[in-house]
Amino acid sequence: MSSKATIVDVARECGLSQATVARVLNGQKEIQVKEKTRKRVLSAAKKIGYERNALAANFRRQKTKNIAISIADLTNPFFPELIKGVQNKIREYGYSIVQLNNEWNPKIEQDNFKYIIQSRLDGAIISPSHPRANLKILGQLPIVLLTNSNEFSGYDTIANDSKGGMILALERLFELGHRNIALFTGGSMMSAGSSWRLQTMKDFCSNRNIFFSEDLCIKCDMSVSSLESFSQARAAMRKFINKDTSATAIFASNDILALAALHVANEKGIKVPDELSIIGMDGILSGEISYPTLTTVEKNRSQIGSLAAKSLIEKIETPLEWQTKKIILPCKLIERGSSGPVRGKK
Amino acid sequence: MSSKATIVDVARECGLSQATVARVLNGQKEIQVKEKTRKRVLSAAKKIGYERNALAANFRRQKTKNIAISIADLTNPFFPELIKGVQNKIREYGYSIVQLNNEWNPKIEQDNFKYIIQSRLDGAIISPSHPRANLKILGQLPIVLLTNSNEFSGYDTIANDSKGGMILALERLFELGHRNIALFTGGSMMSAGSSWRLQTMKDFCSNRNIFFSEDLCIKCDMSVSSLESFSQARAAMRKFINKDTSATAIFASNDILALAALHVANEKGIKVPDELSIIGMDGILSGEISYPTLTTVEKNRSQIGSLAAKSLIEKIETPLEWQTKKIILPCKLIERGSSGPVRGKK
DNA sequence: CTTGATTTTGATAACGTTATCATTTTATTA
DNA sequence: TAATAAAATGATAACGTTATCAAAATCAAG
Repeated sequence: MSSKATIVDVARECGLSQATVARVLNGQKEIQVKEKTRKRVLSAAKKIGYERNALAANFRRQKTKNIAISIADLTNPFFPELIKGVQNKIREYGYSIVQLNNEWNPKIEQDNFKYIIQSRLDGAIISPSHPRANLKILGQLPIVLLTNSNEFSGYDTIANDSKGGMILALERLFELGHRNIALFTGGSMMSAGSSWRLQTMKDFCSNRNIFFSEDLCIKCDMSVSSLESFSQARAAMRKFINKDTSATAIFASNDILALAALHVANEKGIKVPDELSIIGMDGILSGEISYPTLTTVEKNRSQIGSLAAKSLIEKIETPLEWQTKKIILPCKLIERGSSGPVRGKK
Repeated sequence: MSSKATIVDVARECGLSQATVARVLNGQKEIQVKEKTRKRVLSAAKKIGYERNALAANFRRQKTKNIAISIADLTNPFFPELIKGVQNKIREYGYSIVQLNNEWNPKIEQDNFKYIIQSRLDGAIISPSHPRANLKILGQLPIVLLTNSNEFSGYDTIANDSKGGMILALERLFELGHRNIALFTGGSMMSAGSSWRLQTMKDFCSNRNIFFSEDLCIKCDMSVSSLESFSQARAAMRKFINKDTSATAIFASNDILALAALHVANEKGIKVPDELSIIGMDGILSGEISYPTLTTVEKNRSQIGSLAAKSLIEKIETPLEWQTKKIILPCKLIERGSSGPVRGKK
């Protein structure tokens, strides 16, 4: 059984002390050891098939070189790319990822936090399942939060500037001549979510002196599953279309909603973008391959991941300074096929 | 610093031996300990804020209760759901997931395998990056492979019955009256991939006495990125449409290709499904929210994940029997808006 | 070649848990 | 109540590495 050879066996094999062997096999690069002995050790190790026992090393050092990523739901298209960003960054530093999902369940989330502590992971990147997620069990562990909620003062956070992104979209629609813009939003569990959007909309319209009323606000229940959201959103959109004919554009607070709107428009024979412009938010793949393709406000994903990873590793490896860092990344408007200048309605 | 209290501290606090404390705090349920002492230990532990040091326990046992999931690319929509399936299953058994991506790079994959061994993970679920992936470094480690390639004899494997699924789609198209069916496929790195599909197509058509020629075969380069594939696929589809007008249906070997076909059809004003039926394969979200919605052969994801997890944990916990298990799950045809009976062409 | 500085190697004690065996306490039976 | 069995607890040695300090070997300079 090759994987049972230890450092002691290697030492015996090459007639050097266990300490020297350790220096060669697991020590940092800077450590001093003669080239000749290094070779002796290496060949002995190879001969008896030594594989480092990271379990023992981790235990001794009380470090794991593992970090946790705690998220709600891996099937949310936001996260895989984010994780990829994290992964690419931390590989450079020799860390690995332990992936924890909580299915939006705060109980599971707490269990996961407990697991992080007990496993002595070196740090964590956490997307809180809700704005009041209880982080105190994590104690002094280096963490970076993926949120722009201001509930988490005292923690490092990093997130997209959703509000700024929304304004980008609205400004562009205004520029294209739209004066009746509907807001399509869902009352998510982050109930704060829809309210700031409504407020942003109101502010925008009053600043530009254009009309807005709650009648131009399409609301629908948001579910945890994208698919259910989509179907709820279509129902809401159908209802809206039947009632209102003044809107020439719709800003949707995420791409699923926008695609639902697009779907219904196609269904009803409403030409997009000639009769109706639609802008979504997120930048999911489905929006790139819909017909027409979806104009959207793209949120950062892999960049957020790599920034979070970088921040976290800095915190882990230089725990000196205790400056809380709040990063907000700008969103980017990606103009594709679903938006255009105002034209006549049918 | 609460997380530094050890079992010895708890023992001192409650005046019991370290062994007894260990039995209460980390021992299996079946172990005998009086209710009164259990309470003494528990309250002492709580009082001084003991948190189990899993690092030490793992080291002592040479078990981690962690399993690896090695995949190529997390952003491939196939994997998140699969991982979710794994996760839900292993949570029951108290295991966690270490997530390893290799970006289709065999070198990184090998590094990941080495990491698995050195970290003494208890097992691994592996989606090989290519049909000749080198697994020998993993030695006797319990593993389950996500593939139906027959290159891996001697290993447990689990995968979808892609061929059976393809036949399901073709049969349905035949039933709907289609007699000119095109095959849309991509020459992926698994170069075996497209050839069995072509063969299956030929066999099917000759069995039913319907026409098929290589002209009815749309090929395009497949990239690792879904988006690039999509754009390549559209180009191929446009070329095909301009040349061939006989096909009344297209079977695409994945949903991205199918959606590209759908996109081009929309673009050219070809009515789907009235003038052209399209069936894809995979069951990705984009297909559920496209217009029209995409008929597809759905591959199992979360079920594969949970089956793989179950298999693996059985192997880990009862290493007695050495029966290689090969599981092939049937695919399911999901009929949505992009397929229908043959009608006249424009 | 001697001395002192510097580099390289060696001996050994942790790290905190679990596992093994020994011992004590409690329960059971005659 | 004594004798025995069973249950509960205690003492202690691992596990394989890293870290610390001590010893030896090598080098530099006079």
